[in-house]
Amino acid sequence: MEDRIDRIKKQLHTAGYKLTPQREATVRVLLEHEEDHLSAEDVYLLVKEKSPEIGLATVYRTLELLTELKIVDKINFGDGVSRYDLRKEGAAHFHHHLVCIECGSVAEIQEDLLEEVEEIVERDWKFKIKDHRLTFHGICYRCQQKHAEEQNQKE
Amino acid sequence: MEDRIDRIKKQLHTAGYKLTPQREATVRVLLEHEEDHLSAEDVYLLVKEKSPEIGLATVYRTLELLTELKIVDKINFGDGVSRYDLRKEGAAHFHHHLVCIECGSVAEIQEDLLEEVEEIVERDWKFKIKDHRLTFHGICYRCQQKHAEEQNQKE
DNA sequence: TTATTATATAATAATCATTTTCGTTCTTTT
DNA sequence: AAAAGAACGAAAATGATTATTATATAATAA
Repeated sequence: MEDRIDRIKKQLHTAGYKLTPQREATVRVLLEHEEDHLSAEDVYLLVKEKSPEIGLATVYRTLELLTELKIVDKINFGDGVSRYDLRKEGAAHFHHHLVCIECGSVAEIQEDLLEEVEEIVERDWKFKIKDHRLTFHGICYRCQQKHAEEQNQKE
Repeated sequence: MEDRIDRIKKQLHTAGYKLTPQREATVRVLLEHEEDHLSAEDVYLLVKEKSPEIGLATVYRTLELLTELKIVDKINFGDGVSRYDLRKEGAAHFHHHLVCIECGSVAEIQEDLLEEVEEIVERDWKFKIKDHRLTFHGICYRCQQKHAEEQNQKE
């Protein structure tokens, strides 16, 4: 945890920014919720628990800064709010998501899986790929199970 | 064009809705701009040219309805506005996009390209895929050429 | 150490896309 | 024709995000 923050501190310094207490508090919240997909408001409320004097605008500014530096990724699942994900260290590319259209759960896929597809796109469309966003919409395992149970009860 | 509208009319009827003049005008605009990625505001302004009495809320309502019926797809490129794409007839899946991070142009890829990836995801994550969103961020051919020219001039 | 400058902040107001409300109109049903 | 329902336009409301402004903090120069 601490060493992770140290490295982020260095990244900020390299880019000419400082790790202020507010920024550190924000990063800590993101680290403690790596599995979740927090909105700016979510982050704000969580940071506020530890540092009540922080302002919402500061959280927005910090998240924007971290996004610029590619420390976090900004995602949009179409529900009207942007969500922020800490990028896995060493990850060159953005990870993928599985969004369940029934329960709304969001799972992550760290594997790349797109190497071949990207080769084809770069070749056939002469497009130099820098990053990607891939989200699958469907039904998660848990919800599939629920359906199976319901079927069994009917029979 | 007309037969396309007829089929959309049928789709609406099947779902218990009517193709009102406002809805038809909106669909026509979408048909006439299939290549573009119009925002609700864009659609509104274009519909207004032909049907000046239409209201913005109606356009929003219509686009939402068409999205529900999977006649159009709602996309979000992260610029703060939702964009609406008429879904290609017979297309089971949402098409992909190439967004140029320099000039902002958006190209479409109709090919699926994800069959294999989806097989892997369904098998390994036990996730039943219903649809997908894939966007590549990078540099389009035109912008790459510009860079090459600049390089040549320096030499 | 003090003065100067730049940077970051909190609080608030402003903005912009989208949604809701509400009174009206147009259809369909009775 | 009356009643009920769907769809509409205009305007108000909402909610996420951004800009403003005055204040504080840190970095640097004197």
